[in-house]
Amino acid sequence: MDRRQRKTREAIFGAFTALLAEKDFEHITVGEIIDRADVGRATFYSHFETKDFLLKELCAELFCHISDAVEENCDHKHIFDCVAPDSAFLHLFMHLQKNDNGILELLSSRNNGLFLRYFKDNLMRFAENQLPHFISEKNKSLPKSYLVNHIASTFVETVHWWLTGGRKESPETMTGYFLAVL
Amino acid sequence: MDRRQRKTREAIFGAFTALLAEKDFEHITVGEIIDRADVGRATFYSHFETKDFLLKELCAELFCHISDAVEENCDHKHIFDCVAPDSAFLHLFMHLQKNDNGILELLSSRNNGLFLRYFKDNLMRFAENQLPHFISEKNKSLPKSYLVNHIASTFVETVHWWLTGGRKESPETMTGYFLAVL
DNA sequence: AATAATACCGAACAGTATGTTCCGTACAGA
DNA sequence: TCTGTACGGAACATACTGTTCGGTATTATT
Repeated sequence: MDRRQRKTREAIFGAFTALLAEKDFEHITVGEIIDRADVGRATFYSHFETKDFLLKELCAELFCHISDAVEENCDHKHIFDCVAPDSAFLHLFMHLQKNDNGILELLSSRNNGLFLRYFKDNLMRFAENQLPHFISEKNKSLPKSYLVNHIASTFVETVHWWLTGGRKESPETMTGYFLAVL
Repeated sequence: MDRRQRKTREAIFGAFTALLAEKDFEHITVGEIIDRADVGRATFYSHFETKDFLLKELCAELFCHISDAVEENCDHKHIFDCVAPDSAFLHLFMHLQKNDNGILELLSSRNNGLFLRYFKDNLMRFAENQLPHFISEKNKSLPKSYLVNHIASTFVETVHWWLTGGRKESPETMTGYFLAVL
């Protein structure tokens, strides 16, 4: 990729991220983004079709980065395929704790609805692989898709509660909470 | 309240509701609303400060209406204060099933993110009253606010799953699912 | 080093949405 | 009947979007 392209792309992502920490996504204008990124208007639109696509790509990068990092921590195993749930989700919490890329600012900002939604979408396939670990006598007759949805959304809601509460608990504690209610 | 005010208010709500069933909230313009409601532009803005406030007031009316109806069904008892959880949540599902005010169209449209959020906010205080019914050996040491949040969001996610799946299950079945995972 | 390709800027552009203001009309409640 | 006020219609300034253009600087290619 052309170095110029990479630079402007990063400048736009940076400006956009900073703005997201300040105000609602809906109230951010392209004008503000290009001002802060110091980039021409036409340049912006040559990179991103609309503001929504910019958000989508940002989310994709962030969550993709999380997945990669979690898998690395786990000796290149496909963590969500084979590892026990406490370990898998603990690593997710730990990576969030590290707060790379300022992902926590985004998840806890006023825009958290948007991000948590993307977060959940990305978690669904993980939850699917984790499903066998959560089957019990009580829920084994329930539809699989309902259980998968429940696992993913419970994790997202747990993260959300953690963030809005100021992230006082350790990743270990949060993993404990999460597993206790499932 | 002046009959004229009431009429235009209802006309706007009606037009807005119909539009919400067709497209995203963000892509609905004030122009479209007042066209369909057959109302002057200035009139709209004398009723609602912005489009966001219109949404807020619509949600408030709908959820207020649900709460009232559920309480009536229950012989004017404060259902969420005193009734067993299966009964309380069953009544909620049944009222949703009846689909008054087209609330289901709103909850299942592309706008569901917004509405489910309001829905959850309204459920939080109910979940608080229901909390004692959900305390178990396993979760009794967890923070109360975490459990309340978990109950409310699990219910919302259950409704969401129900809606996106086409509402094929009966309210009794859904209540069963909901209680099984808690 | 010379060349071709292309990413960029900046400015301008039409199109559309917002929220406000005005005055004349029609309806409500007393 | 009378007074207040909600309404309609239209115009308005302002702001944001997404596109277009010609000129410049940087990149990759040879």
